[in-house]
Amino acid sequence: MSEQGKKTVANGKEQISPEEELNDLMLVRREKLTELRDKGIEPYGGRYERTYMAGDILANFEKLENEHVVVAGRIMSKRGMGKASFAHIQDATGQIQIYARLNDIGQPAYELFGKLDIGDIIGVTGKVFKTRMGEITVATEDLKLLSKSLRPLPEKWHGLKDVELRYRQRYVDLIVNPEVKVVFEARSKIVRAVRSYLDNRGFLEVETPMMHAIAGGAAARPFITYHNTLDMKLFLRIAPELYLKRLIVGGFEKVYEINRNFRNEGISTKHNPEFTMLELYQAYADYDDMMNLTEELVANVAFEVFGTTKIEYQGTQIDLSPKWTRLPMLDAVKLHSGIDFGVIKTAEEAKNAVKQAKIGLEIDPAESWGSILNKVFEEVVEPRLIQPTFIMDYPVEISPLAKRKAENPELTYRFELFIYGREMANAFSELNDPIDQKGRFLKQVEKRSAGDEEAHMMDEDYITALEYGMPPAGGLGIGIDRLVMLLTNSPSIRDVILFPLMRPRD
RNA sequence: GGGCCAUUAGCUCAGACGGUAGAGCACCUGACUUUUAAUCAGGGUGUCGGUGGUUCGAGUCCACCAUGGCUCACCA
Repeated sequence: MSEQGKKTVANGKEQISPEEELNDLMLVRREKLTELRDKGIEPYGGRYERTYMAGDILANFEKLENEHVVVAGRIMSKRGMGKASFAHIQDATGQIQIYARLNDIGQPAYELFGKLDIGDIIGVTGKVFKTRMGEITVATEDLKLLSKSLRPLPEKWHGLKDVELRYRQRYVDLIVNPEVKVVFEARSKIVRAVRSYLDNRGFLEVETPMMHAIAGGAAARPFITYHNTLDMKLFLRIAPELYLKRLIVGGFEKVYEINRNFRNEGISTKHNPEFTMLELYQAYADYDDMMNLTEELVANVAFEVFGTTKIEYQGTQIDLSPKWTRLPMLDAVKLHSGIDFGVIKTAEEAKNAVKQAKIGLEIDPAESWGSILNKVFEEVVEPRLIQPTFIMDYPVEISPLAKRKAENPELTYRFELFIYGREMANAFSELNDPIDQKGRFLKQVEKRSAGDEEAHMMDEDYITALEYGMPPAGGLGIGIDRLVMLLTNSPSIRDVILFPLMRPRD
């Protein structure tokens, strides 16, 4: 592609080595920069005191007509008409037109205005008026260049469409595609609403380590890093779960953390290697409480940020108003596949039943009853869960941190939330029996040594913590990026992450 | 990692059959004192993602590579 990012400027003078090429558009801007300096105009200004934002002037024209205002922003378009010119400048609130007339500002200022490029950042003092065509405009009285732009912006009409460039150069995307900003503003509001919901209910926000000696709390391949002076391998965390539960042991009864997790796995429209997770734990609660909390939290956030709990995602109406369907996994699988895992007791029977059901599913010979059940579920049920649905009671083999059901120890008090066929939340009544927990870890360790890189690691200190006694507790994890995707109608996780991971160029 | 698709000017995109690369915006020169996708007159600014190959001749055909998108696998 282009030679972007290769130019250097030192001591205000251009230092372009021979192999580096500036295209004509950029050369012209460098020349203008030199010209400005020669005239004694500093192209990179400092503090500039504004009196109004563009949006405020547009919203309060009646009050501000004929008033003097000071605005600042980036030039987004420019129309010269000889001895008068128009431009639009853009600040955080939007765009406003400015008007400059030779007679009003004099020869030197008008010449400067003429030299300005789209992309330059300027400050303007002037009087608010409405043009003949009815557009609210600032008639320039004084003009100051605040930052000279040396690169051309993308086209004013089509904006920047190349998705690769949009993600790599998000700053350009944000300048020229106003709808992108709206999504990230919404993301911020959503996260704020989540926090305020939890804060109002007595939850304490905490921060636990991102660098773990043992990557626990989830089944995933971790990123590995290294600490020099300790001479030790560290993992970027795949989940904060085990630390948060240590805090429950310690006597905090309601805690949460909203922060990044890192998983060394595939990248897709639903996966970024680093993603934001909400995890919360509540002592003396269980997974029923977590279901109530989840639906109330999500519905409240939607209402607070968007004023409604009925949303549209990619053309599908989704109703987030509580109560949501609660369906045991066994019932869901029976309903959609006809296979009744309630009467199937062994992996062997399960394999045969899957074969007979002809759902086109390949089952590995080594798979257990529980993982076969989960496979069938994912294949047959998951894609159909469009409206918010809690799927309850996951098999114990795939839920090593969840409490067993009293009436069926092969299942756990665990649920996952699905919306639009996607997993949005995962929660359970936490396993607080240290001996059972140790056994579960040992099973995971076996799987690990059998080559399963995603199996949990043994965490002795976590067992120790449980041995001190952890109150019964409910725990919940919600993928914030996916929640934001849903609420902002974004098709890709990259649309809700400002700087998604990309392979470096060159 | 597999499959499919894409990559042409700063941006958005055209380029049947292989014949020496185009448009709009942006930019440059000039005109224009309420324009607004301003207008009018002139100007094409390019390693056609890269490297090889086929061919008299490659943006176009072939191979490999790079980056990205979608999708499958894995996961949240």
